[in-house]
Amino acid sequence: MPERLPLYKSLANTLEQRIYNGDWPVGSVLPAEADLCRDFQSSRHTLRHALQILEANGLIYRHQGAPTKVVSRQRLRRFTQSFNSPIDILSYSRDTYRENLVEEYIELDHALSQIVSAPVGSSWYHIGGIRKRQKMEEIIAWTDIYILPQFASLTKDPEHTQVMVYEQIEKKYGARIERAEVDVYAAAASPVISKKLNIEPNSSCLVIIRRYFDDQDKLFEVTVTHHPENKYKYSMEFKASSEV
Amino acid sequence: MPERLPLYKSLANTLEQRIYNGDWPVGSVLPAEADLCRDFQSSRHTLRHALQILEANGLIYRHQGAPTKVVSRQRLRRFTQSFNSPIDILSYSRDTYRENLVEEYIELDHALSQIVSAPVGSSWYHIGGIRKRQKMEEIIAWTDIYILPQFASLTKDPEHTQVMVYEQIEKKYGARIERAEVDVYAAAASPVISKKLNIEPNSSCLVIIRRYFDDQDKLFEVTVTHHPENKYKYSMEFKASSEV
DNA sequence: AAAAATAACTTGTCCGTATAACTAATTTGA
DNA sequence: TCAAATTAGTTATACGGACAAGTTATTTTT
Repeated sequence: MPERLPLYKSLANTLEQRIYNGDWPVGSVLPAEADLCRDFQSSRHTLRHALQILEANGLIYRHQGAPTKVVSRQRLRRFTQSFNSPIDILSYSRDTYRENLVEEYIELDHALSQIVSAPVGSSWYHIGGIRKRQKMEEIIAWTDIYILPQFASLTKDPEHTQVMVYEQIEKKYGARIERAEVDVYAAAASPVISKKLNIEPNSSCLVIIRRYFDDQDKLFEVTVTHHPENKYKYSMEFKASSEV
Repeated sequence: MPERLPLYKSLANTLEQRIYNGDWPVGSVLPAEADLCRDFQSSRHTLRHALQILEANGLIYRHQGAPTKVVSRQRLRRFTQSFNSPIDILSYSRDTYRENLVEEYIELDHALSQIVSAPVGSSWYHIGGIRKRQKMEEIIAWTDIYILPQFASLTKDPEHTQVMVYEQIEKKYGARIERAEVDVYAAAASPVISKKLNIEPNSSCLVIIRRYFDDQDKLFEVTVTHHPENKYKYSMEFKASSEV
């Protein structure tokens, strides 16, 4: 197919190529839009459409009043993974549920402080429980949830175990998750964990730690899950992001 | 600050609100641009700028010739993780290097077929080796790399072990990674693996499988890494993506 | 010499118009 | 009745102009 390219795309390609060639090195500025229009015999409108594409691809930086700067020689290929909600970060299927076994106020000792990533001695409300597959007795994980003490009351909600804790905090207290950290590693099951998961001591576990931060970047929930080997697999998919 | 909003942004907000209110339910189509221009007393140009924002936020779908469809009632809060290259997906620090110990043509048996996610009997070139931290003798991982047989020659390149395999394939053969799958799970070290990693048999391993697909969605490289426990932690950070 | 005001320049917003390209429904023809 | 051609409707592309708003260099003032 011939497939004639629209002028604005053609312009964008040309500009990208010339930036790549070094006609306008990184750090320098592009000619004014008026000049480019003259050079390329296009309307300002069309040219700006092309510039918008370059900007979206991270090649240039535009700011009202100042000349357009070249900030990158080539388009970065970004691999992105998107989730609509943090539940997908752990991607439990919906047919699982949680069963609380422990609820207590605690102060972090040294070991827990490392895991939770909060100061030794700070106060948290701890919920411990197992996650099972619906209708089966198969244990998928032991879960430790640490939340700020002021959120402790949400465990009184009868539907509490059906819904992810972060969702309840969002709904009841309005704390929005702005950022999340996820650590994944393998570890041998401690005696305590192996008993709870009903597995051999020292057998392998997949440990996943999630830390949730609000819009003030304040840590307000940490969950630690221990998965017995072969019971759980953490899968992700990444795509090279499409151009604009 | 008063901060008068530009008309196109104001329009975008209004349209978003009305979609949220259900004035135009999901699945229905928006009035034609000409009609909206009349209703909102704006130029077509400005209106289209607003529609472009809605489209970028995933609220509407636009296609030449057809009316604009409403595809979502509200802007999704997306949690995104971005990488500039697949190397970051595994986030090895740059001070590590690979040491090849095995190179061979193989045909997948049943077990490998499951791992590689390719048909039993299909031909691959297998590179096995260990990854160490530079200057130290600490073993970080055992790596099995499976590539299509036609890429086998790249191991002859002297710099081969310094550069990630996918980069070499990209450079020499032009196959671009368009998509990647990542599986993470814990498993006990098999006798073979434990010997290679110099660890106790049946101790815990973090297993990470990466599958790379090109733009025709054809699988062309699979890497399987076994990390001894406590030697490696897979960390990620997710942010609620900012609006456009 | 330093600060303030001005001017020149650049990008952002907004309007108008015209034509092309595409879609979907309608009409026409076999 | 079905398929092809036509037509109406819609979005995409592209031109033009005008003014606003922000930045930067220059000039003026103190």
